[in-house]
Amino acid sequence: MDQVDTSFLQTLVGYGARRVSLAAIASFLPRMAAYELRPVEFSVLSLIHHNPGITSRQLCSVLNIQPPNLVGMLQHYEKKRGLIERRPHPSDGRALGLHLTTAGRQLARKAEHAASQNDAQVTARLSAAERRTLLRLLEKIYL
Amino acid sequence: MDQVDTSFLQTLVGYGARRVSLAAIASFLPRMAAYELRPVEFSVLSLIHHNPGITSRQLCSVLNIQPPNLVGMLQHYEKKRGLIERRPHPSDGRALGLHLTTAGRQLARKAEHAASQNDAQVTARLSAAERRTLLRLLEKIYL
DNA sequence: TATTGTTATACTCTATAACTATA
DNA sequence: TATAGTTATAGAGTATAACAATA
Repeated sequence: MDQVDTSFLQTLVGYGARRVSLAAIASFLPRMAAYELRPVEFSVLSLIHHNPGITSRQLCSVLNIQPPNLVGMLQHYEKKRGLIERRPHPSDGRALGLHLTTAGRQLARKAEHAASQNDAQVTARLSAAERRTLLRLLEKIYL
Repeated sequence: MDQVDTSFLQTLVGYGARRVSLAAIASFLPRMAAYELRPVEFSVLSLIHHNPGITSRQLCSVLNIQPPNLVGMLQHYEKKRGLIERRPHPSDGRALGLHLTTAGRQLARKAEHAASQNDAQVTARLSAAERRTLLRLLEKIYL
């Protein structure tokens, strides 16, 4: 037994998506270490970047994460790294609107560029047309 | 702010693959709870099913998991659930060949059927041709 | 000297329960 | 009463270091 038969698992989209996700994360981690951003942290920063004033509840809803797991991250970004500001929400006194500072915007831009480069590297075996098709088919499932 | 702009993240295959993977796992868990199999456990059982005599080292290599994380799982399958047997490896005295028992084979067959049904449900919005294309493009990345 | 399987352990990620302030 | 944000905590899941037996 030297060759392993994985043909059944290969018939499952869930298996393929998981393998690709793990491969993407494996190359994402060292590349984004320079920005001290892990996958979920990057997603949060990018969403605040493109949605100034977004609330933590909205972030949780969009990214399917639990509110308690966001608290420490946001506090760290605000107090230790000076990347975000939390301002009172204009219409809801309970909520806080999230905004990037100038430093946060600069980091978000660089990090998004690096993330795009990483994704291009992960999908290097695909043609441009194949990559577009893959993005579209994945969205059709999760969106 | 009621609509959240996720257009940047949607340009990343890594993001899409992660979202699809999480969606697949979310429906996998309750469905496979009847068989007491979580995703990695199912992959291990299915690989032993289709590769009788496979070693734990090979499983780790194929599934990208660490040996220590397999030990408890295999012991549980052997001693508590009677799903697998470990026999001396024919040519390597250090290794053990993994085999399914009759009960293990029956469970593997049922679990694989359920996993296929789950995957069909997760990809229900895709046509048969789209699903084949998606499987092929994912393999092109991770294989 | 390298590898298989194992033990013990630590770290990361994610989930649940309960609280406060406001709606 | 319901929701936003928070705290404390528990549980998965995964990773590292070191060991005995065999190659």
